[in-house]
Amino acid sequence: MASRTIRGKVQKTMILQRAGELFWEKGYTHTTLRDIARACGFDAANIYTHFKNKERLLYEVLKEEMEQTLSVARAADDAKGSDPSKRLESLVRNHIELVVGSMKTYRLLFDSELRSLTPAHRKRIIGLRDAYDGILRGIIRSGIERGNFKAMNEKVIGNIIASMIVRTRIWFSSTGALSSREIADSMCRLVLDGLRSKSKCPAPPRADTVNSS
Amino acid sequence: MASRTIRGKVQKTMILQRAGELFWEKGYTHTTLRDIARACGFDAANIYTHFKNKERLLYEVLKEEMEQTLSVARAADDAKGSDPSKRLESLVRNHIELVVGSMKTYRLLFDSELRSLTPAHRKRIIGLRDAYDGILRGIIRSGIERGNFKAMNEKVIGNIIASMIVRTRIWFSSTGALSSREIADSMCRLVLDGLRSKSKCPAPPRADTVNSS
Amino acid sequence: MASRTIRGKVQKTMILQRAGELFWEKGYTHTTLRDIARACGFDAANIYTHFKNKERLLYEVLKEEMEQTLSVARAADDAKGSDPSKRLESLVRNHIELVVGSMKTYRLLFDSELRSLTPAHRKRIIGLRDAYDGILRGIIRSGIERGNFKAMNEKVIGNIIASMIVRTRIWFSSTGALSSREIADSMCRLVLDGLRSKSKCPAPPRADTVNSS
Amino acid sequence: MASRTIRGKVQKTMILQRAGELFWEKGYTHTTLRDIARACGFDAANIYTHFKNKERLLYEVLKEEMEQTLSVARAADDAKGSDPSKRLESLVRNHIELVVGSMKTYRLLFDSELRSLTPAHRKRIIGLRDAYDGILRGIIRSGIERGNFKAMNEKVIGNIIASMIVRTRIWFSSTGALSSREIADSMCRLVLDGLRSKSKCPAPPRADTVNSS
DNA sequence: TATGAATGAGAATTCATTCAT
DNA sequence: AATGAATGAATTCTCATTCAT
Repeated sequence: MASRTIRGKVQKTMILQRAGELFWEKGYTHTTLRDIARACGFDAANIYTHFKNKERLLYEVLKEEMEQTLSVARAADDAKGSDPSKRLESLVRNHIELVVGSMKTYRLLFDSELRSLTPAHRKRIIGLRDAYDGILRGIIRSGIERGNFKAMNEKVIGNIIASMIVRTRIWFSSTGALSSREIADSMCRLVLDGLRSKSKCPAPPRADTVNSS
Repeated sequence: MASRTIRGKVQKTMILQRAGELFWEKGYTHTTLRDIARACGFDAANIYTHFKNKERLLYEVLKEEMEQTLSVARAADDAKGSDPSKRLESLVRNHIELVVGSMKTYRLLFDSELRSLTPAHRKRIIGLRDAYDGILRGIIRSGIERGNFKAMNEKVIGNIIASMIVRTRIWFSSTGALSSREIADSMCRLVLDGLRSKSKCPAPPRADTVNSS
Repeated sequence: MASRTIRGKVQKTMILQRAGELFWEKGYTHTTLRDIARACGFDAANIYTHFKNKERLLYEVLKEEMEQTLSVARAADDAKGSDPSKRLESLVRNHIELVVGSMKTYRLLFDSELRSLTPAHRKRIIGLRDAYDGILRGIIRSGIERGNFKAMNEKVIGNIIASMIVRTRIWFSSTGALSSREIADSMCRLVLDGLRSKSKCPAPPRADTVNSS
Repeated sequence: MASRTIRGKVQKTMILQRAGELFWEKGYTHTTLRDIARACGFDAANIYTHFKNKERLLYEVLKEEMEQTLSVARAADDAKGSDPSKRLESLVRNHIELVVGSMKTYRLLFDSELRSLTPAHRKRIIGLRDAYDGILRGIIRSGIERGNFKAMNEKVIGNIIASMIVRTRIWFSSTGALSSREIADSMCRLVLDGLRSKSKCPAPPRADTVNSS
């Protein structure tokens, strides 16, 4: 677990990286420590020099993922004063880029393997997710308060938006020729137009009855 | 595999039902045949009287799920002549109801375990999903053609909408007090307003430039 | 086990026959009761109406086989007064015919599955084999005593001859175009010439030294 | 599969040896991996460190057996110029020695378990057997061509001789007091006298003493 | 008599993990 | 630090056999 030498740290990083790739590709359970070791070019037992066990690898992979996500969400949010629409768009674009930009995968590791973590680790990962959700909801709330967005339950809207983004992993590659930019464009248009308050959109004199069902 | 007696059919149904519940709850891989058998009150070996193997259980669970989904999507679509907005709303509401109405779970079985199927079975399940996608895209296209919806890539929009819906499973229970109706309301509002074409929404004289990037 | 009705006896015979075929083809262990039942067109459990268990099937198959073998050996031997060479030839021909004439197989059921029998059954089967061996050895001994055959260990010779015959099952079909008659011809020629005493064969003036080693 | 250390190689050899013994004794199917592991003094799972699966063990056992057999057959055949009778006798003696000299068993592993191999492995083993058959047939043919042996179908004769030899495993131990030498003596006498052409055997007026053993 | 359902006893195999070198 | 060997627990699946209808 030490990895005090330079070489040790390099090893540790490599293991984590390869483990991450394999987890996303094949799923946590279907990835064996031998798979990871083989991808690194050494013996499975060697992993235990750097990590206590397999679960720890999952934890670190998810933590890294969530921290990056949180980080780009914060960056989007940090232009505090600015227009909530701009902040929301920025968050969506950043997050989409993270999700489909670098990683090529078709697994929702987070959704499916959260339960494979120890309670303590799960709690910490959920804490990071909650922080992300908090930011997203904060932006929405702020948009509502300022009259930019319609009055809606910000938790629900936040979850819906997050779902759109993260699940891009599942269908992205299959769509083929699209760039992450194009997807983000569509998503932003849909979300921002969908959220925009009527007052900002003088719009139809006659109330639309679409939502009544 | 036989299950020709009444009792046999009851058993088969029970196994499938319990297997489904467990797969959605714990995931396919983490559910053992013993788990399923225990939930049914008999020995694991007995499952093989009714099903060839574990994969077959997954296949039947997913097939049932997809067929139901496809069925409600078709029902929504069948009011052919009617307003695309209405059809889309109907599809979203039906599907949401299916996803969170009866089932309480926190797994995206489809997303994560499609690869556990045999190629032949996977193909058939994907065929059902494609049929669903076709319906959804058809509605969107039709809305665009009629000028109700903005011109957007219908595949991307379709995937985004499907993501919103199916991933409700992940966050629904955690949100607690909300009804499936309330979620569907929010989702429909977001989507329909997001898709509505400007021409139909006389709207702001000054175009907002938020979406142009 | 009763099978008192006509239909019952027909069933029993059919099971035994099919079991025999499958045992010879696939081996005892690799043949399941379901295989046998399927070949008969009914349910596996039904076999227990006629036979106590699987081992009993093997026993009856081997008994039938050995009794037939013993029977043709006895027939060959019964021309008591006649020339030992003739009797031996007759035994070889009869046995070969039994082995490759009717049955098409490539297993030595006897050799490989004797141990799957209960001790009591094994003892009885071995008893039949011993009776066969006794006949074969008796013929050889008689030939030696009469000066027709060279003086050799009749047990060893008997085993060698039996091996030639029974193992024909293994290679017969692979040789293709040969008839059982042709094989029996070759075998008889080899054996009878090989056993014939020199005194009966005026033969070479100079002793061959081939056998000295 | 690795077995790169000295200890590993020792283990691998031990497993193969014990597996071979058990297969010959109890048959492949009736030998469990636990049996083998117990005979080696460790856990069944450990066998997988050295061998991919059970079938691989069978393959290696049969390969070793066939290679040894082929090797002694070649040795016998290599005295190319020499008398076919001498070569044949040498082959029989060498092979018998291999079959009953070292190994004490009562199974015809080859005959009964060839089908348990994968197609690829079966092919390779059969290739070795064919090579053996080729040598044996070559000797016979050569004897026929030189006029030493009667004109007979060399394939049939080859199969008959091989059957005599390999099936010695079945009855050898039961005969008790005989040595492998004595068995080989009898077999050679039978075969060589049986094959010898009449023209070459004008036959001795004085009894040859060659046959006395 | 027939047979679907049930079961218990394995069997092969996988895998995370530990140990000794 | 590295790694081959070892292990124990678990898992899917098979099969002879029994039971209830």
